[in-house]
Amino acid sequence: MSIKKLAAHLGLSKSTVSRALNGYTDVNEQTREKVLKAAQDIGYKANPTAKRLASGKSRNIGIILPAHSRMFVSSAFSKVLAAAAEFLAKHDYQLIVTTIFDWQDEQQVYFDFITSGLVDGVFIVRTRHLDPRISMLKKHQFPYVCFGFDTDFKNDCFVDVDNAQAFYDLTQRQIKHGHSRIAFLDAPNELTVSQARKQGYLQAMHEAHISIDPHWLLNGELNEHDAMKMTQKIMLLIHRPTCILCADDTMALGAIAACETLGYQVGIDIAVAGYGDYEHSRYTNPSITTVQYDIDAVGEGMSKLMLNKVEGKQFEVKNWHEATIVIRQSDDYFITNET
Amino acid sequence: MSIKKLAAHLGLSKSTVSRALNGYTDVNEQTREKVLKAAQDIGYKANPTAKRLASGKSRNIGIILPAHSRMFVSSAFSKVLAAAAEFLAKHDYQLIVTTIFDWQDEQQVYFDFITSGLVDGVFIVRTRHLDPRISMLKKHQFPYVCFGFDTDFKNDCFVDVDNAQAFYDLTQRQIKHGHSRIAFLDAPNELTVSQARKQGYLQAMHEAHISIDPHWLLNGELNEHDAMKMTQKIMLLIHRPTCILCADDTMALGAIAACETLGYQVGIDIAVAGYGDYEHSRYTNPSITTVQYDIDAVGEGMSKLMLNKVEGKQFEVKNWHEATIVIRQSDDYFITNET
DNA sequence: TTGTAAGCGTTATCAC
DNA sequence: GTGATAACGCTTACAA
Repeated sequence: MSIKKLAAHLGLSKSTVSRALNGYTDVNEQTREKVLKAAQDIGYKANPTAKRLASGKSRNIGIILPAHSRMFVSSAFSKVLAAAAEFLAKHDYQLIVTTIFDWQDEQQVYFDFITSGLVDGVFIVRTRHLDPRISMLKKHQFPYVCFGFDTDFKNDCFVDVDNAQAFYDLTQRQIKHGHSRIAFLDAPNELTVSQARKQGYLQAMHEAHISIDPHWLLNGELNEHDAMKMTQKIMLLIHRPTCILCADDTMALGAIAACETLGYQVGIDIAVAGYGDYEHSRYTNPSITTVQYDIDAVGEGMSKLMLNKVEGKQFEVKNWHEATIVIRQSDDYFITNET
Repeated sequence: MSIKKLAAHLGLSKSTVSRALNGYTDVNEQTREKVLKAAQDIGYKANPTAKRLASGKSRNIGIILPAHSRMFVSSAFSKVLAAAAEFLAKHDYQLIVTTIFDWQDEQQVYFDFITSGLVDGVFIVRTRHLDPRISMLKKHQFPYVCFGFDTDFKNDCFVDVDNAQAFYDLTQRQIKHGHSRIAFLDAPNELTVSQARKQGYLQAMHEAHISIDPHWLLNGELNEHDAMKMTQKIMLLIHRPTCILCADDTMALGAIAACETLGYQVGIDIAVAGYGDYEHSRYTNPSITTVQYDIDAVGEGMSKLMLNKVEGKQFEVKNWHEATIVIRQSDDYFITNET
């Protein structure tokens, strides 16, 4: 009864009040001022649910995170999300995070989400090759923006870090420092980032004419535990690596722990590097050589693309963000050894 | 037009269809089955926005997280949240996470949130003493549940870990191992958890008749950087501590890094302990002695209390959760030294 | 057991 | 410029 009450209070009709409040031009300026003032005084606030039902717009952007994956807790990713949310907030949009569990059907959850009217668009993370979520979104013509490129993407729907380049650089760095037995603990194969990272690694190895022992190329979840298991495996090989590249810094932490358990001194007996420049990486012992990128720019980019879609804005956005290596102690020895 | 369409399709009225769909008893079972089947076939899905407007209920529970604090990324806390969300999901409620930024007015953001109709209740975290958010929630009689106790709380509105006990135990442990110069890096004073933790620490010290150097009691944000700064400060004192207790494991990580930078060997020259059993704590070198609690139980407890409030459920919930010490290497020496 | 009709608080399309 | 009035898609008395 709220706008009605306000209208009654002012001796105006609901429609006039609505128009005044929503900045339409066909309203007498004095009327508008009166309405605005009264709304202020009376503490009137439009009911978003009603607005949503009437207008079909929610001014919410959603994201669905797997509750039990580390995505929900990865500090780097949370920062991306915070940056995205901040940009949205400045344009009077809200980011809504919701969760999905292992026991739920992904397609169903996404479908329910986009048909709920709760959000005007969704962010997709952990992009997979030929991602079924994206097929569905496309089919229903629902606005989406991905963090993570796939081969058939247009520039208006994704931002990504140049993972291939990052791991090309990282691998090349290790090769330069004398390594040839370089292992790579990659993320799950289904993720597009995994493909990109592996490709960068392979290319650098190939260009240096170093053959790769397939035992050194493993996939696992982005967490310490999986990395530990994988590291134990490869470090017990007779022909074991002298360097381990990890798909992110949590894996690096696990790899380092595994190496130390086995009696290796990381940074001296073996080099380890990660990706993402997670918060812990500069504080651990040894601190972790990693790859960083402009987190805020990525987050903002996602939101800009989203607003381009849902509001017809024309923000320019950079799809690809370069990554740069941050040198720390976990592969320190090989630097010092150099010259 | 959807329920209308479905009704027309079935030759029934909207109300009957609605009742059938929503499990009311005054519906012929055969009719209900027909409706359910038709809904399935036709792919009918009720529009949540319309439902919300009509019923005044959203089946959403909200939480507002400070986007730039570590709360958003603390792995332990995210797990609590995931557990809470999972329990809610099983009762057909959704958890909605949204963000607040430094430049926003907290009262306003909370007010907008609870009056938006988006959520039926809110979770409050980082509870502060005499928290203004809670005053407002109370005033508007909006359902809330806190993670973190304050002195005037009733049992129906909070769950908490027994922080006082945890830090009493932790401090006592260090005293038993011969420490008397025990520093405590606490979280910001305004948080109720900080008070509780400090109280436990003080009590243990007091009971052991150990006087406390006020320089050893510092407050800072729950992150590595603040902890590092504080640690540097206290370790440069002439009368410096032999043990540092930290309000959480990120602080412990920072404290350890600072000690090592200053040339101390953590676990041998100095003991460090944290709180929360964060993911990294078992993988760092040295691994971190910490305090753990039943994360899932806490999360579930929050959701149970919430459903008691918004749905009139009668779940029994345990308000206080005990914490237990997890012994690792960061204060290892003093254990071995014992017997 | 089912149908009718009045909301829920807005926006939007008309006339005026 | 302003005001009726009909949507939006559903719930819920109340009547039948």
